[in-house]
Amino acid sequence: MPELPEVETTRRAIERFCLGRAVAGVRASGARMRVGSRRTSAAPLTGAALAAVRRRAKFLLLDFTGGSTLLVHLGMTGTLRCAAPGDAPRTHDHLTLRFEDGGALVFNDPRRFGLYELWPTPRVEASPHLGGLGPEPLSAAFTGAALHAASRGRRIALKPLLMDPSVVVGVGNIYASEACHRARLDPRLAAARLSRDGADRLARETRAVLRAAIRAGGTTLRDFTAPDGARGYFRIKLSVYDRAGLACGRCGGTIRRIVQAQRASFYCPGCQRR
DNA sequence: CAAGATTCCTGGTGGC
DNA sequence: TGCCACCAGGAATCTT
Repeated sequence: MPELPEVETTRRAIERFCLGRAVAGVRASGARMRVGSRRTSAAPLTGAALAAVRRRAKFLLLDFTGGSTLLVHLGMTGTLRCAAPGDAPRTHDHLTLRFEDGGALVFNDPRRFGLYELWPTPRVEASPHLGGLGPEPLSAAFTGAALHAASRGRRIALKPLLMDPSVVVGVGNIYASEACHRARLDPRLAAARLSRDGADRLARETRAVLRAAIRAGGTTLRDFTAPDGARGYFRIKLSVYDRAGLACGRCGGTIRRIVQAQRASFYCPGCQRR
């Protein structure tokens, strides 16, 4: 499920519920995670306390006292949950950081497209995973001008461009479709033909939809630690994603599903222009 | 170098 | 109900 808003929601929940807590024990499934990830042991975290929870793109950086950082990516199906004392383990739990009171921070990922790696804190930024990333969409560096510049000379279509992490990070398949719709831009538009005005709108609407989703995610922080382990992040009301055949809320046109770069895209032919 | 295709996995869904 | 094909929110690694 995780795109940037879900990762940010997770970051805030961990910060709220786990910050300052000391790790009493570590348990790993030993399963191989994402191709290209290093298999590392989190055992050295035993005795360390969670000192900070940072996010870069869709990565979470959990800084511990003692100088280690746990780098986590949720992939397509990963979750980090704050388990209460006595909560039963679940299938596909891959890393469990048990706290002294019996509670735990647990990384679970059925498809194993996610990863976790332990790094010395000063060197985690130099991880191959974090190199070559573009600006954060909610930072001042992500502007219409920057997006316009990044689109020059590109033969790729607009929507896959928005999902290119060297252009801007954190925009996944759902919010890429939503941002194009909000900006009234056809996802098939050749990036090189994006106007400066279109780039301004697209940058603005990308920020807006991500912010709205983070706000919505924030309302589910309570669920994050519910005793029944309620999961499933709040889903903001989507305008086009997964709405093929339904009416566009803006113009009444019929929303279409197409495939771009092997990924589903949704758009309204009535109000999104090339 | 850019861009498209394939690949890593499990689980949910819909058709028969 | 069971079986099976197909699809899924990511990103590394190939091929073209």
